[in-house]
Amino acid sequence: MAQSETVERILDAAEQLFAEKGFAETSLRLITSKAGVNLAAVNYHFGSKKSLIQAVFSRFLGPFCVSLERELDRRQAKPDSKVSLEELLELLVEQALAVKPRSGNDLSIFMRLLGLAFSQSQGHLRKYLEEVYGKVFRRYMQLVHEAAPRIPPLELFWRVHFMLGAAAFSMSGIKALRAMSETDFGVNTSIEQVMRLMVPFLAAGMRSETGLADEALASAQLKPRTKAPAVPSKA
Amino acid sequence: MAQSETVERILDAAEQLFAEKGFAETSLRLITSKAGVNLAAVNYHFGSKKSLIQAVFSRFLGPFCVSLERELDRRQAKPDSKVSLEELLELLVEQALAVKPRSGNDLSIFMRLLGLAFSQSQGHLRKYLEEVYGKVFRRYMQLVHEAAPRIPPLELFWRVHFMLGAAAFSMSGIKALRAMSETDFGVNTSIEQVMRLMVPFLAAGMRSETGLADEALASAQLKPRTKAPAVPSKA
DNA sequence: GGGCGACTGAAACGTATGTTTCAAACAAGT
DNA sequence: ACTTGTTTGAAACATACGTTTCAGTCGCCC
Repeated sequence: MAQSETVERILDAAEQLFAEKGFAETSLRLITSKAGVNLAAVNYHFGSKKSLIQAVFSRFLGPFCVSLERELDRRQAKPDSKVSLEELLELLVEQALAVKPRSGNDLSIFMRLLGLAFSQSQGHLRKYLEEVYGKVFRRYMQLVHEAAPRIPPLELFWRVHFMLGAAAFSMSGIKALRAMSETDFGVNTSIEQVMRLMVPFLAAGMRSETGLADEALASAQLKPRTKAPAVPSKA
Repeated sequence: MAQSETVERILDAAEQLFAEKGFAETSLRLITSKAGVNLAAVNYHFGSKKSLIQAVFSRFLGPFCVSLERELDRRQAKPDSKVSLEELLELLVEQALAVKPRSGNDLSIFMRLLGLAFSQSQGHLRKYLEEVYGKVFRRYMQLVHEAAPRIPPLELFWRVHFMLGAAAFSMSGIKALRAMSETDFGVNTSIEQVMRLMVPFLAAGMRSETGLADEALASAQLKPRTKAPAVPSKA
């Protein structure tokens, strides 16, 4: 077996096109012609377009989560060493920047795809991501909680998503935004500069005083997960 | 002439479905069947799907910008009265909440559509919004600049988009997020509560110390707009 | 009440999409 | 060299979409 270079070429093309145009707006024919492979190859290797989409995500989210988890381990190894908020944010940025050594894919593709995962309907994708990567996310949230113990957990939950939103959105429209900043200011901002701009902004937001007046909400605590996983391993 | 209630019903259905599923994923047949009108009515009244999309945006962005501008006028009327950052943010929230008295459309639809406008490719929409509402946006940016004069304009530009991103993204996935927060914390957060949570977060981010080390970027100033508008009024 | 313009209904059209089919090409094992 | 299993190529298929067409209907004005 050729270990099929075709698979990689499809993934490369799909990743780039999805990030550029979204899922529904990217046809298999466009992908395969960009990849220089036959149309049928997608359904042969992946089974369906949905599976292709999931495969695209797995390819970069897998390594990302693995190395993120390793770094979290490393930082938690030394006992009673608190991790600061800035560290946690920088960690994300570093890992995102680190995963990337593949052809022509800068950080923006990474974030853009993440944003699409939430903003396009694609119910199957959200389920898939939750199943596979939900655990790491919850662990990260726990660390954020320890780094900012004064913030009620529920507010923290939303703030993390504000962060995610700022990042995903900015990277989503990064092309248009960079063009705007170019015509309005005459200078070009690199993607990594944008990321660095984001860190103090987000860190300050995370540290801000609570906006929760409602006592019931402010005191809500994270419930232990008792429910079975959404897709039980069919024993 | 019947002043066609059909138009309103199409707009209502389209608005809701677009917000729910995105533009490409929402077919005219779905819209017309939900609206209880004939398929052909869309092309009859709007000309095309693209025009429908723009009409949906105009219907709520128009009033929103008008009342926003009026409020800006009011606050600038008193001479040398600085407007604070929090005021500017609250202003947006208030206006967004105020525009809404129409059937069944809560704030989330408003923000979700805004987010989609940036994150879905739809080049025509971005152009349209820039042409029609770019002026208000620039004016608002100017006020933000005056409210936070210590932040370099370029950084301000990006921070405003971080804000927009946080807002659009959170409202984008608000349904899924509220469900998550419900299962994780056992309490439900209303959309307006989420908005209120956002204000201190964003205000703190806006005020944070600059992350710009690069002197060239830090000193970049807003260039006067000399270019003709993208679509000249064909006199 | 007849004529006219605005609007609707049902059907068709052309095109693009995801998927399937099947024969041909290829690689490797014996 | 022949066979076997894997991968590709070109074409077809079924479906869904946006759009167009056109006959029909409704309401209004002279």
